[in-house]
Amino acid sequence: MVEKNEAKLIYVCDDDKNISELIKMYLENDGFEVKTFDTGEKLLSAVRTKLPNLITLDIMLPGINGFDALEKIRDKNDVPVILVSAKDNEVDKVRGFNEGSDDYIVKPFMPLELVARVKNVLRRFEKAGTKVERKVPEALDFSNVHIETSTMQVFINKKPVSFTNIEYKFLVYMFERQKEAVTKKDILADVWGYEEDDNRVIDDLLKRLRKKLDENKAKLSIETIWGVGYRLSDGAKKN
Amino acid sequence: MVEKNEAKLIYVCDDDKNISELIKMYLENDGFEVKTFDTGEKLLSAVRTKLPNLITLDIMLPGINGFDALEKIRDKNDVPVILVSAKDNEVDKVRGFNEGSDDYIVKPFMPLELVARVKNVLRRFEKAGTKVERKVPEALDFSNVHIETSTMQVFINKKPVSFTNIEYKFLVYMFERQKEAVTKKDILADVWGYEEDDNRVIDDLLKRLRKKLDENKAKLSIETIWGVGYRLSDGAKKN
DNA sequence: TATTTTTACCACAAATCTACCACATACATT
DNA sequence: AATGTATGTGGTAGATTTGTGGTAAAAATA
Repeated sequence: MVEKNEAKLIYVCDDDKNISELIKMYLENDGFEVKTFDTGEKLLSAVRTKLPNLITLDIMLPGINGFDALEKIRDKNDVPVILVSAKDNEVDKVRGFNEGSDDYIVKPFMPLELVARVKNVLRRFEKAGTKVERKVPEALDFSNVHIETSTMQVFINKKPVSFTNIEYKFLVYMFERQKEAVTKKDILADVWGYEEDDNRVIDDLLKRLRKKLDENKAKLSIETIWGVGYRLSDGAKKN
Repeated sequence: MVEKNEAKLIYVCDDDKNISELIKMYLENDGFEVKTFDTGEKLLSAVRTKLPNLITLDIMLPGINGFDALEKIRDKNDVPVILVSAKDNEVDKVRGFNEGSDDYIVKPFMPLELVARVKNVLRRFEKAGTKVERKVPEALDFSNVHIETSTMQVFINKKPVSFTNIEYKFLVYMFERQKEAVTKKDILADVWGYEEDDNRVIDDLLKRLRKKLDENKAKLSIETIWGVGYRLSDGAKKN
């Protein structure tokens, strides 16, 4: 079930321009649309802007390395990635697969081998029904606030409002629990990963979060349960 | 008796992406809708957002393990779970622990065997008339006072009334014992954690609690059993 | 690398809770 | 009724918890 109207988009990331151009040539010859990047940063930036159908990623890169780039990509997206490494090193292989790469190829390789692997991975993805899309297409709702977990977007009164990473994480955490009472200790453990609870980071976050919810006329409030924790509640903040 | 309108949703949790994708493929081939997760945390998050018809859960997972995840899931939901274990010797643990899981399967297994077990468990669930649903939050009732333990909220005549930590704790303690007589010593030990009983804190608490119940027209009173302790009682406080 | 954004930390203020004291009242026993 | 003990209650001080503005550190981004 290959789409014929639109060419599949592939991002190729390698600091060696000769290599990336070579790969590009071969892939384009097979009908793919290809964009090349010489650093992980540029790749990440492009991924944020538009998600490709597949990425080939060199491990040795100036600046952010391939593993870290892979992790960041996989953190938020479900897109097949083929790692490219300079050495045939078992450690790298194991690590690469654990981090979630879908295939692995060692330099020097024949361009046609890479093309074959690209096609193979794409086929596997299609067969498994894994569409290239943002993860977990579910939504969370509470009052007039709507969270699209697939795109990590929060809407208040249908209007998108931007939240920072932790703000978002905390909000999702509370939304998943709706009106439940949640202890500060649990929040620290689950949202921050802290074990000790001699910490004021939650108060700090809440300060910012409440302000933002307020400014955007969210009809909900994060109630304080004195000495315990917090709970989502209907209705705007009381004054 | 397969529903044709809507595919049954199955969550597959395994840290090995190859395995979860394999399972996914086979299950989808049988008409199920499948979502995969590589950590227990992600699974739990998804379960909170949307409850599936069945879950297959690997025991060995990074972060929270399968047993703990199972416990958390079962704590609040009625949903069939099939455990997957890597080693045969873990099966003993499964058996010992069993109560929670509806079935288990040992790796390596044939995909079709898992599919068969999935269908079997689903059939059993349907036959037993058990619906996949969230467990109703626990509530305590006495006269016109209603306590939601999940949200830590107290309602008097359907209206939320706020209680402090100890007030709440004490109220729950009494509600759990309904009209039983409870000694001061027990209260001190169970609510405060004190061993000695040369203490007037209870009287102090009761002063505040009775006032609050009174002000909010609760049709119950905390009767004093002279020289012994207290007991919940129907009807408003006598004057 | 430089710049911007995000997050954490600090210190002080405000809110809230809780225990204690003192005295009043109720109860049981004699 | 008198007495001693237990309980009720108002007031209050101290402790704890939370809110908040300012700022530094860290992280993300350009």
